[in-house]
Amino acid sequence: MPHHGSLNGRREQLIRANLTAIHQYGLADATIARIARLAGVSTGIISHYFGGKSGLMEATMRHLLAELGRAVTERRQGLDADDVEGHVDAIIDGNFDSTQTNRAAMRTWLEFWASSMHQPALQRLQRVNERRLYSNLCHQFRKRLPPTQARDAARSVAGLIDGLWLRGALHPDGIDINGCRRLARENARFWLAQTH
Amino acid sequence: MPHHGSLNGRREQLIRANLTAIHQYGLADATIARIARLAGVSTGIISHYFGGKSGLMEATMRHLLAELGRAVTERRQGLDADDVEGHVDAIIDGNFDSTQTNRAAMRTWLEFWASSMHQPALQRLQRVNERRLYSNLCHQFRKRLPPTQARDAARSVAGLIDGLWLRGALHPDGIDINGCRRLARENARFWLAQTH
DNA sequence: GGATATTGATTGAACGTTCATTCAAACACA
DNA sequence: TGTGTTTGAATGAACGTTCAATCAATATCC
Repeated sequence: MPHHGSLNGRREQLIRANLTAIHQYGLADATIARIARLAGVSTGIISHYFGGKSGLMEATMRHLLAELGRAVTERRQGLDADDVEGHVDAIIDGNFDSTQTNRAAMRTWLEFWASSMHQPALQRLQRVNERRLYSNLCHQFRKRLPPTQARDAARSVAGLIDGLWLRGALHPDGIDINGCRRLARENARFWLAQTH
Repeated sequence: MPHHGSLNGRREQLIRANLTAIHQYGLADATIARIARLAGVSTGIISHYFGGKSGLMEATMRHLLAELGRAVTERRQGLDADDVEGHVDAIIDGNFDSTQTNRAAMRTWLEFWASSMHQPALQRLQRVNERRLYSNLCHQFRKRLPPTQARDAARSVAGLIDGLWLRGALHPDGIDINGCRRLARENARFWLAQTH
């Protein structure tokens, strides 16, 4: 039974402060001193709740991943199993959900991608996400296309989602969410219109 | 070694050592000491030639950009001005040139993208690159499509190039260069087949 | 029910490490 | 000898972690 700050409350507060710190200073300059100051607590508390800075980083990535999963799942609920266009659109829209396209989240994703190339813990998480997007799409396309084309379609739409997202993240004026969604949807429609 | 550390030779040697260091250790752990050791020189030499670590980083990004520009330009030489498919394919192929798809370059690009969000010098360089890819493509598509569709086509193909590249960079087994090129080309063909 | 013990959250200064930079000295060549 | 190159130890700043001390909220006991 926690006393004042409930355990999950503190953890979420620190994760949010971490996202803000990465957004404001970049991962390299997101020191625990700055993160703690943004959360209005002292430095020691981070090690207390996450066992160290890297624990907080992993928890932050898990947090973003969970929000992405939720954003997609919510949009797919209630859709008919035959409604391939509906499911594909839901997957596309979920990937451009506001939880994934705000500046702090985009900046953090970019930093985590780079870090994941040498941090096994982050690499595993990133890989789960990459495969989930691909196989979700592939599963839908297979309902309408032969396996080879379905694979190509899934690779293409997944790549387009990530690429449009990336270019939006790097663009100084920010990301054009509706434009991205429209182009990704158009690409999916192209593949689904293929006759086999 | 004697004087024969020609100024440009030394600089290129240090840039190459920097790429290797970022590949092996990641940007955060690519310290001056490690870079210098990989180049077989002492730490002070980096400040002597680049004025500091950030100077070396900027020079390294310029180096990658120059190689990308060369890879595209070479492939476009000798093509007819009417050959839209040829130019688009050259742009696509150049972006997946071996200078851009080796592990060290991919890792370094990722790190630089993340860093560029808070380093004005890197941000300018990154932006030049982003716009160049887009406007090169747009210029070609305009020869065949009305302006609105040409813009969409360019955004789509540019996004697909970057997205496929990104997913390849993050994939543990490495990037499938020919697969990426094929999918990007297919997407370009789709847009060019549109009737207006 | 009031006093006391227990628990777990929280603090922040101290510690040891690591890093980029600097610069006087050494060096190589013309 | 003079000039530009190279060295590497010294410097000081900054970082993450640790931990004894403090505090607030419950639990236990008489």
